[in-house]
Amino acid sequence: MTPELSSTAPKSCEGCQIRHRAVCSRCDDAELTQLDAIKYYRSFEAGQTLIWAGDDMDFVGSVVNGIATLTQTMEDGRTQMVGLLLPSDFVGRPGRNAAPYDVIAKTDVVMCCFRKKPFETMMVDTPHIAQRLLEMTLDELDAAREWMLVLGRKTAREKIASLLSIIARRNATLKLMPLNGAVSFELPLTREAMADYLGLTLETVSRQMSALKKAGVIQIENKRHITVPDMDALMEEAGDDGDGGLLV
Amino acid sequence: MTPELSSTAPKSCEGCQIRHRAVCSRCDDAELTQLDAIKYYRSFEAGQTLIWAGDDMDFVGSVVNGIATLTQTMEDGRTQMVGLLLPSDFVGRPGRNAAPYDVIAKTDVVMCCFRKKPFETMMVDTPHIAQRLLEMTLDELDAAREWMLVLGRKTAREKIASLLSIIARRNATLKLMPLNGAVSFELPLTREAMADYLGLTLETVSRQMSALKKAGVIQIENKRHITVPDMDALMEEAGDDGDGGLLV
DNA sequence: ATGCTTCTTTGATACAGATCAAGGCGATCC
DNA sequence: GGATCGCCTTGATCTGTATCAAAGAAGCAT
Repeated sequence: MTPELSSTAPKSCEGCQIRHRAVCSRCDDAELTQLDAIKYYRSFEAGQTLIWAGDDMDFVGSVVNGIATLTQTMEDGRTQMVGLLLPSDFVGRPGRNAAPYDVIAKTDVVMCCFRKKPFETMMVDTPHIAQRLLEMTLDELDAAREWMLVLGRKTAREKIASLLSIIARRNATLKLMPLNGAVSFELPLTREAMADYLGLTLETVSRQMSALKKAGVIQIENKRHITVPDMDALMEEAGDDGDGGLLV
Repeated sequence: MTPELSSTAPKSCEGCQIRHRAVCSRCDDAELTQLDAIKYYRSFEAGQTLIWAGDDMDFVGSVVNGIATLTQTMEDGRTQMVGLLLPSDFVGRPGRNAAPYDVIAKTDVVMCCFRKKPFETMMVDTPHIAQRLLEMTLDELDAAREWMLVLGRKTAREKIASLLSIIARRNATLKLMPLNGAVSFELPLTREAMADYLGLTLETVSRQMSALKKAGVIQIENKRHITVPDMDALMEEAGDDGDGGLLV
């Protein structure tokens, strides 16, 4: 159950450069070499909690493979997902110690980590890394705030449509696919995880998925494989026609 | 209706140094002088929209006096407040152009602004400003994510209690007052604005305020003046016993 | 096969909060 | 004084989602 550590790239990591570039899109070769020197890989099993809220985090890094979530929990067990980590997403809070919420692997996860102390040292020497981090954090803030609108004001049906269109969009971006025409993807979340993200119950999620299917907005094969014949129709259902591209 | 500009500190601005320090807590005198050179004041009337979503923002700054809100709106008019700006709070997105949501003055507001271009130049020359901004942004992100839990999982009563305890806490911090014993403050928001923040209707807000009053958790004088005899009891109602201090 | 377990769907019912509606209170203006 | 306006409260009713309950479908171990 303890995470496996290795200093070699997992075979599934296609081009770890991409991870480095996620941390700093303007690094030169020397800086990338520096990053290489302090990086290592970690694997986690599905269901494992990578980091507990309040724990000290001694690394920052990015997801190479798999899905993890940021989750907040109340004493009585109610939980709310506050972030979704897909491959290439960054985790970590340079300059901070304790993690503010649980990070949980929803599938098997491989992370590319950088030890925090040397990473912070590098940040001081390399101002554009700090600027890149500020940019990323602003993006996350935008995404969180857009999600507040979803949680506070949208109906169950709109919430589902919003989540599906985010995942579809992310998926297309990762695979460099266009978003016109039919889009098809594997849902990385259970109905329960979707409910945790949307502030709903899993039954309501299931019902609304069925409703969207009956309405012809989506097709569902094998519970988890989703096809969206028309992204515009889905975004119409989500209530955010047009723009809506901020969400992570 | 157009904002009033002036280059002199409004008489209500007690010690603008504090605003500069909010932007950078480690600035030396030379840097503060630099900040002084690019700063100006702006006043807005209650109800005025300081910045429209999508507009270019040519400044960053902080609130000196009054209350403003960050608000998102859907096409059909549903709105969700995604942030609350109290005196000393920072507004702006160095490195970004368009504002992501409306900023609306809820009372008359005075802001201390810095022109964006020179501010960004200064950021490049002065790395610890970028670091300070990263810290502030991380704080905002934490607050936004904690608010997601409120919006997604808390009951109406818990939402109200959460909001009141944030405002009480912020108020006490600004006035350097202790949080034990009875706490008393002026509510800066109408019932409708509270509803927008909490994802409720104004009627529900009113009812739950009455309920908390009847339960003796709060006292209400003149609709807007709130006394909390026991902060612990209020936080108990909010569902976050203990910690819960992240929220802005 | 058979029986587990985990995930999902669907139905019946309950309830929190929304909606619709009316009236109260205080400020400001004439 | 009375009229008007913005804000707040309270009541009656409706509705979307939660809750409780049962059963289907797929995967996996035996």
